[in-house]
Amino acid sequence: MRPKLTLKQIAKELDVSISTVSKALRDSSEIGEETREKIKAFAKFYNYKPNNIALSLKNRKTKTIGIIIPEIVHHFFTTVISGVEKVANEMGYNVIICLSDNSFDKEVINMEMLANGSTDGFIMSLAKETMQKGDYHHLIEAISQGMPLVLFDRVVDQILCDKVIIDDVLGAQKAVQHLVDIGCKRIALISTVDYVSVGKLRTQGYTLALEENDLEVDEDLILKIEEMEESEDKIERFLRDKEVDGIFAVNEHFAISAIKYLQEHGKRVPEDVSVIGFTDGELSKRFIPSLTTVSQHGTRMGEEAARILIEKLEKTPGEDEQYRTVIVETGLVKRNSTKSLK
Amino acid sequence: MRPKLTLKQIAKELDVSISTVSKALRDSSEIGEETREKIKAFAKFYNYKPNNIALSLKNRKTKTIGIIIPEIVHHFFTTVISGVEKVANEMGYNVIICLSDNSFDKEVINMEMLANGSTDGFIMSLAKETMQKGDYHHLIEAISQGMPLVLFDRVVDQILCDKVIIDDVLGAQKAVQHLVDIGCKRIALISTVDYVSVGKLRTQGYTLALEENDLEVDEDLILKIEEMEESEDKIERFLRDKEVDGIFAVNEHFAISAIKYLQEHGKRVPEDVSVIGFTDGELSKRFIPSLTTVSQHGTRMGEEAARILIEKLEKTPGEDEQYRTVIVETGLVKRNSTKSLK
DNA sequence: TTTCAACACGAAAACGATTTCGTGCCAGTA
DNA sequence: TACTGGCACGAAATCGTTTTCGTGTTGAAA
Repeated sequence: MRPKLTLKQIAKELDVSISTVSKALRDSSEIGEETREKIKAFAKFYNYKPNNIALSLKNRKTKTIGIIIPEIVHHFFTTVISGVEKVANEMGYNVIICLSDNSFDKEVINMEMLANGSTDGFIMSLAKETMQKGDYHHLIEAISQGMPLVLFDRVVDQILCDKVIIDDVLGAQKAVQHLVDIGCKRIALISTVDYVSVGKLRTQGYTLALEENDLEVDEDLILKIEEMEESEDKIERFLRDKEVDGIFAVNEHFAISAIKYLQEHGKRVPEDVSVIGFTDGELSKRFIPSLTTVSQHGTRMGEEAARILIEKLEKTPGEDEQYRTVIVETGLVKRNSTKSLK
Repeated sequence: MRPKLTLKQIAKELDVSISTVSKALRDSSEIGEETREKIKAFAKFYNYKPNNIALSLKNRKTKTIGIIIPEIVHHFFTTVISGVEKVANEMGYNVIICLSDNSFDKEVINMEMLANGSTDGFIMSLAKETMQKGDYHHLIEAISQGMPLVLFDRVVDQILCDKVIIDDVLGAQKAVQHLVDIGCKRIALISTVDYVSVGKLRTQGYTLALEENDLEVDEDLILKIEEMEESEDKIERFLRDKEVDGIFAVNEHFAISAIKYLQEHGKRVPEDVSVIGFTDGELSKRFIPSLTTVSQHGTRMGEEAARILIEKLEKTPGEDEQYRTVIVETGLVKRNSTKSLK
């Protein structure tokens, strides 16, 4: 086992001082050409690379950014991560990922861990539990310590920081409008509970679209689901006695559960009922019928978030504390779970 | 903006030396009770937390482990990550993730970055390009520097290190055996090219199962796919003029493409053709018909890999250089894409 | 011959923590 | 009185860098 080479060892080996080695490697004109070349040749030969930890300590920056997300086994989040990774890498940053598991405590612990010098800034999407509690002291703490924070997707108004979101209201509205356009009259909504911001906003979009088309908003046609696990049951019970010709669901899973139930009970999709989901994942693409969805462009969100964060990190601090909220446009990907426009 | 508290500041504030503060916070008996309590109270009040970077430098360990995987937008890898995360967190480790994008160069760069002090060890699955080139100098380099390495899934015999794999041969064999058991006679294989180890091994399993049942191995019934993008085309062309009653595919996507083609051409699954995939993802579960698959237990692989790595990290180095290869059992999850046993 | 700049390099501080080794003081003992 | 031994604390080294500020040598100008 050959341990890593350090400046000190090079210095001893070549019988010069540590400072000389450091300067030579950084091409300082202070060092004579001969010595400089000798040192550089030696370092190259033995593949010297400066120790990141020492550099981080010295420079007080780690060149790594921390991502904290509720879960990773979720297509949307992985696309965001790959977006972040991409621009982070291009800019010479590393990415360190922590999962909150949708637990408030884990989110706090992870954040405190990373805040103690491990990262220069954060990109986060909040845990469900955090939003429910409304306790954001850890975010405030980090910001007040001068760590830039970019929230995405699951954001919260009370926190002043940069944000990358999609226009959930508009996305939902466009989806429901499309259902109206293809002739649906009784459109159901399958959403999550309101304290998850996206649930609330997408519900707003749904309502808005109906109102704009002078359709009545019937509370009976709205289902709010709390736990992923109970979703299939709830959706079955919900659809059992309803006559609907359109369904807007706030994610792929709800949409597919609905389709399954419908098909098992003699309804055809899209002939009898048109269904639209939210978030464009593998499932939507390959399900039969393939799903019409609102696409969230996770990769773009990740790229955007990383760009904003790094920009903040590289700017001299103090000046111009402006926070931006970037809205990434949603698209409606039309596939086979909706009738085509007449 | 209030910058982070350091030992030095506490020392100045309380008019004691830095060493005293450090010792007091670590409950050293060297420090008088009164002083100790005073310091601890102060630190607690201002929420002092030691700087990770400084600790890393001092202790020469970072308490973080690096994961390098080919891609993250892939259900199997995310389950592995969440497994690693879980046990890493329990043991007080952080996880830093890098993506190689299946590129050899990116893999090398990422690895060198992380090896310069950022992590204590690696958990990796090799990039396709790396396996193709057969160039593993970066792995050897890391190992020779004393960084433990655990390979999983896409591993390679030439490298001496711990490994976590599934028994691809057996998994495939069991799958094909099941097809035989339910009465299939002409079983096709849709696989990836051989230099990806899993492609080769699963092909072996396929062959083995056929031979054991005295069925002929017909090269005409074997398709090897190089690029994900061309898979649908290739599968369609492959199936066009074939009479098969069973298909074993080495991943979900190939399986589903096959089913799609069959259904569009008047065959029923599973009545006319039974299909089995490999890797149990969201898609398999929710596709209609839901897919019978060989489940890889990614979470368990991640947990296992993390456990092995951390064990290595916490053992005093030098002694007992034994490398293990853990084989995680596969399971056959029977769903609706295969006929049931008579 | 003296003086001074330029050159080439080294010493030391700093980043934030831990730890070893002193050291000053006081009480107790011979 | 002189010595010993705790006690409570501080100084300094250390981890691996970078960077500021010397400092000794040389050659040229005065």
